[in-house]
Amino acid sequence: MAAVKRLTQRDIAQLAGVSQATVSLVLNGTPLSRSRIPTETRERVEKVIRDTGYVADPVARKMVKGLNRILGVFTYEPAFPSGQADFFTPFLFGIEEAAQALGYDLLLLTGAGQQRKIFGDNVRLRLADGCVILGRKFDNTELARLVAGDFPFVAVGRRDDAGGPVPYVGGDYAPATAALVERAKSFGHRRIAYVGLNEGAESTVDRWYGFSRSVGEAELVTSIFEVGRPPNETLDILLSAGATCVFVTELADAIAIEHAARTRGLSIPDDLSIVVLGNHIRAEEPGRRFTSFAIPREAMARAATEMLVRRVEHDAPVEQLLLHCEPLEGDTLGAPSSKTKKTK
Amino acid sequence: MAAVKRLTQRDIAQLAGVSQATVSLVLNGTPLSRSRIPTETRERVEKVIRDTGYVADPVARKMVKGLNRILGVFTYEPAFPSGQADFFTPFLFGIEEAAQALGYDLLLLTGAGQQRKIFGDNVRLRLADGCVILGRKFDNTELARLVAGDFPFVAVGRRDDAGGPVPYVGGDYAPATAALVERAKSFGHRRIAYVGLNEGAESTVDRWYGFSRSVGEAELVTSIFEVGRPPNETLDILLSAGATCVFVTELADAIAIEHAARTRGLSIPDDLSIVVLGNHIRAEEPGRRFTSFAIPREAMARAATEMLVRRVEHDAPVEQLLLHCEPLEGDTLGAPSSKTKKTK
DNA sequence: ATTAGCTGCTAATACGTATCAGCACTTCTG
DNA sequence: CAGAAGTGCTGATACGTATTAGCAGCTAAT
Repeated sequence: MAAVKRLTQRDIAQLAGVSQATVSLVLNGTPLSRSRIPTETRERVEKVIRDTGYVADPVARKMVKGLNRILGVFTYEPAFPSGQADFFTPFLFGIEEAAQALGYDLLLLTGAGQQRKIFGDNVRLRLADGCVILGRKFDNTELARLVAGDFPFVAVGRRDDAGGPVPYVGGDYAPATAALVERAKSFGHRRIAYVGLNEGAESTVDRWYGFSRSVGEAELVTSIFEVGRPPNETLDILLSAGATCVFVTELADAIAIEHAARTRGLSIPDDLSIVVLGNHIRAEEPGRRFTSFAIPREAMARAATEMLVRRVEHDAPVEQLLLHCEPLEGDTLGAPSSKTKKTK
Repeated sequence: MAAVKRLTQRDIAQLAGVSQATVSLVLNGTPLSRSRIPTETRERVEKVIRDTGYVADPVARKMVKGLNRILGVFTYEPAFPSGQADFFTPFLFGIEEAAQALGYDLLLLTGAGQQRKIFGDNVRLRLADGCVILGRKFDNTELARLVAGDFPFVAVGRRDDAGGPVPYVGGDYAPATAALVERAKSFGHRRIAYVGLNEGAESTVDRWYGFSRSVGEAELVTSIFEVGRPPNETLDILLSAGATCVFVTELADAIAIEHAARTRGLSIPDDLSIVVLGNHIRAEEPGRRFTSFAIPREAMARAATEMLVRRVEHDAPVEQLLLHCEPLEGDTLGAPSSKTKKTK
């Protein structure tokens, strides 16, 4: 019951009749120094180790070696609590998979509840050799400090403006959005609308950039740069602008608009096409599958983890990587009906 | 770019014109020793700390204090890889929640792929202050070593036979099963069958124990102590034994049996009631909601985490806790039809 | 005027490991 | 037979922190 005093190398040394240094050399000497320990001695030490079940204390080890084969996973927002957990799990899956493959363990530092700071009082983050940062809301001050500091990290999701280049793996939303616009145009849409923010997080800006880049000025009939507006109101604006297709950044808005439209007897996509910019986790809703693009969350997380390990192990230079987002067919984008056309 | 030599207490001390010891005392002195540092000095040191963003190295800290406010989570089976991840996530949610509330971080040690040993070569587990063990397949040798050792741990799920009492939090399956049996009897069932293992894991034994305890000998018409047998075969046995109600341990078996029965034109629960022993994660299958009992996975995980912290912080004695499993109504248990009764 | 007690600090040490310099001894070389 | 080279090992030290013992200098009490 009473703590049985943990076994140390000194104990092993005593039992084997050698010095602590010898034990350490047996355990992890360089080929060079290893050659200077005769087989007999080595086997004697190894036997004692086997018999006692000794394992080196990773803490002491880390202290002297500096590395621990542990990666931190930092999230500002609560990662797990079951409510909206599904946002993080695909990322965690990916990180875990890559970490396992590379022989690393994971230290979870999730800000469940109390907004947590990386540079807080009790930051145990540094136990890890480096860390992956997840989350939508980034504290730019902290990011800048990380960039300036020597602690290896990689962000999942593109980040700018941190007083230096931020290593990241993100989704390539701009071309993915542009591709959807092209697809809408090829269906014959000439009156297109946008609902969503056009500034703020990088991912948001990218969507708007990809959109505005490929939509001709004449084709953009209206933009609503906000989210969460009452759907009926939004719909009124869209219809009075004569839009035949609307691009929406938030799934929730898309669902609301679709619902409002259906209530008015409009048919999707005949009377109005809806495109969502990015597949959202709970997209497996009943019935309707929105046309969108896939965000390769697991692949992003894997790539970020591998990048982090490169930085940890080889002090690799900052990399910035955007992964391709595959279009998702869905059933909310189609040709505008001639009726709608005439209505205009 | 070149590693900017991590900040240490010595650096802080130098900048503030005091000794390293003073810095340490400012950071975490006892009220006693704190009272001996004048406010002026303390503020000077604190200012330097704030300006530099210094944080104490948790590794060195752990080395001297022995505690780290980190809990390990060990799983034998792969925890994350998305395939069957859903088994572990509720547990992880619960552990994470409790750990956060108690001010602990989580070190994930998941055996993805290579069957991992707790006592391997590279055991980073000891970095944690204690650990929660998850997983169905336990290595009893290792469990015994854990019990014998001084490393605090708590198992999720009841465990026996480890050369000593194993601290655990499990589900109280026996009475939950018994309650379902009583319920079946109150519906009028007098010819009951059992499909599933009756030995092996503790959780399995508990189910069988709860079942056999409350089913009268005359009422148990047949038992099939195996899983995965062809459903038609199973159904033949059940029907020829005249069973009106069958208790199944594996959801997969229940689904298969239900499907086979429906194919033959039998109605569930009129012609045959099916009770599953424990809600399985993916139970939200289309259509059919099986009568069963709820396994409070998150609560189990929370309780296990809290128990672990008690052991870590106060060296609390071994506790063994079984949590109540609420019955789940479902729609596969009902009164046996008179037709079925007559048929016999 | 001595001592006892307080205040403000610091030196020294321990924690468990990795690693390097080097000691004592043997064997080989010229 | 002196020196070089090799062998088998150990002592000392560093890593960054917490903590204890204790040193000056000062004040208050006897």
